[in-house]
Amino acid sequence: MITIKDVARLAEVSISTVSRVINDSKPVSPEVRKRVLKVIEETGYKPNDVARSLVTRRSYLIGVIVSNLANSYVADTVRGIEEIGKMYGYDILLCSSYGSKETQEKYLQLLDRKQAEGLFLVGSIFDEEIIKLAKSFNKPCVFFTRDIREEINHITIDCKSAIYEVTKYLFEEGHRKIAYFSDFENRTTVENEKVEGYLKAIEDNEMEYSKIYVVGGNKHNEAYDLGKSIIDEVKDFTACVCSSDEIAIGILDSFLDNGINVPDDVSIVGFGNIREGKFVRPELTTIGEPYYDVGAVGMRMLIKMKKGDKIQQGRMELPFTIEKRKSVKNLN
Amino acid sequence: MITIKDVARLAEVSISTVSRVINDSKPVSPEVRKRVLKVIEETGYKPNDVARSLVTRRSYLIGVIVSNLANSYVADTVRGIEEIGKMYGYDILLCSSYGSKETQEKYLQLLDRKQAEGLFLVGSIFDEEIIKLAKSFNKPCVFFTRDIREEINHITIDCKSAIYEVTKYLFEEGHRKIAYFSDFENRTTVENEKVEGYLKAIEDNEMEYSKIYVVGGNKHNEAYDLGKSIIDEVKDFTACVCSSDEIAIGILDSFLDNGINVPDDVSIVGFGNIREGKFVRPELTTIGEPYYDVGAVGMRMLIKMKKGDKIQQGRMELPFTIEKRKSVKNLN
DNA sequence: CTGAAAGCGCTTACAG
DNA sequence: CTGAAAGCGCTTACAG
Repeated sequence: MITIKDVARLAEVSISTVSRVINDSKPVSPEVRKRVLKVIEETGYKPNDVARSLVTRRSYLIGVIVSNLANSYVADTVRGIEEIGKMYGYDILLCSSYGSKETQEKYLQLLDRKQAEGLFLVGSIFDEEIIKLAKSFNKPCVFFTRDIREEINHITIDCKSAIYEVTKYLFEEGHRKIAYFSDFENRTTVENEKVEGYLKAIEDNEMEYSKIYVVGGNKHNEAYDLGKSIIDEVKDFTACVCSSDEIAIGILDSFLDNGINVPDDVSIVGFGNIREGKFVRPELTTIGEPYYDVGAVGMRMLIKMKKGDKIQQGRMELPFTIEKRKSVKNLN
Repeated sequence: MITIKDVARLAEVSISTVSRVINDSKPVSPEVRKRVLKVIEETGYKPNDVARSLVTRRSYLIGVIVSNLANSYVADTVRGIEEIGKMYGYDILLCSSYGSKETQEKYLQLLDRKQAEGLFLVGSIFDEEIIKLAKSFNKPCVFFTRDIREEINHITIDCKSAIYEVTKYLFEEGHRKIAYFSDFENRTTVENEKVEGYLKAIEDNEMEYSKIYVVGGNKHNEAYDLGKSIIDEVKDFTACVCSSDEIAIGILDSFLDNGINVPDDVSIVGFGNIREGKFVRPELTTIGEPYYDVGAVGMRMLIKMKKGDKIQQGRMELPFTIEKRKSVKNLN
């Protein structure tokens, strides 16, 4: 490997001078600069960022601990984080925890030793100990989670309003009997907000029917099973608001397989705008959360924290969208 | 920050000794070890991996340049890479290029400066210059690509056999007139192999009909447009083999929207087993490539290259699967 | 504008 | 078993 020493020797200058031309940090006379540049060109010298990191105490590394990259929302969030990070010279150290607390702890320690300058935690839920540990490193730390139990910086959408609005949208489309399908397994603080949004919309619009079905989890098949088991009750309502797209699609499939037509017999809306929703028939109407932007905004937030700027602490909300597609019927 | 020096001072030993107990690299007397461990415990000292990297010349960093993490196959490959990498103490530095050659080059240089110990390039196609550059760093380098133009290490499935087998499968289900839908935009070496596989299956099974439709690209809407434009010709064949799931789903949707029933009027098979294929109706029969395993095997290959072991150079093939779902009708 | 020197936080011969 | 010293490849006061 060719080092700064070699360049200095070949260009007949001191390593200080080489450093100065590389970094443009101090004035160097044109002739000397040219000589150094020539040697760099000829030798193909490239500075060793590890050595540089050691002395500057800047790693330009950002640790990102994700639950599972296979979820498209996670991948999109990471893309947003990386995109903005790269704009500021930061690189992404990726760690997949698959939800394991032990793994998260291990990676948190690892990232600290690797001198990561900031931390992202993305997943639906994190243990309080993990949150405490993450904060204990005294580096900027941003969360993307569905369960807010501590004073943490996190980016999200206003889930309560989102469910409220989509329920109201169904009302405007003529629906008066709307059921809500809640995620039991992940009974997060955000899930509670969603339920509140649903209930508030029912109340504000003076609808007389309200019913909350509880799904065993956020998986397609669990929703499918629930859907199948309540086929007889489908006549009671004309629309379903679902806590997630996964649930919505499970319900949709179970209805379809049992002779219930969507949206003619019953309308369905989801939450999350996962990619699969565009491929189910009928295409799923859903609430869109801009995951890429969420990641990007998170990174901007982290960079501000590094600079020590005053920033909006705690929750930061981004606008959601209602993706109107084919799974809702206008009853008017 | 607390350093090895602080620990040494507090434990009243030399930093060499502290280093030895941290790394278990040389014998240390029980009493001294205990004393050092106690100080480490009390101070919460954690070694600085950057400093360690500088002297050991090991970064334990693996650079992964991907096209776009939003493609589920990319995300799955990365998961496989990371999983095995972590088993051996390696971390993943993630870089998204979105197919830009300039970006890829920039990241390749970056990864070199960061002392990455190995490189993965995942994307459907790479420019020859990028391949050359990647190989020029003299570090282990593994590709996941659909276009093989150089002597490179890469992992894939046997695409020719895969298409051959799925076409034969259609034959066995009673189909005699099978069309192939090719991806024109990405006319890669692998696409050529696929066409060969199709043609060979036609020939080996003495089918008299063969036709290759060329799609303008690998996108859903381009396939949709093509599908719509050939509605009149659908009577000519009973099954479609598609170069990718994206194409298959586009064709499927265009048929469905134009009154052609799948699989009753015509059967469709895809390639790739993307997540969306399970959500279209009818569920898509397709060829499964084990992306996670592909990534994992790639990482094992890279680790072997590091060790200097003799390894199977060049192409390495993994078994594919035929995911038999609902988009194929048995004509027998 | 330039160079010699110190130092970033570690590991590792070397000597004892 | 232990410590003093050199060195990894850089940056940055400091002096000139």
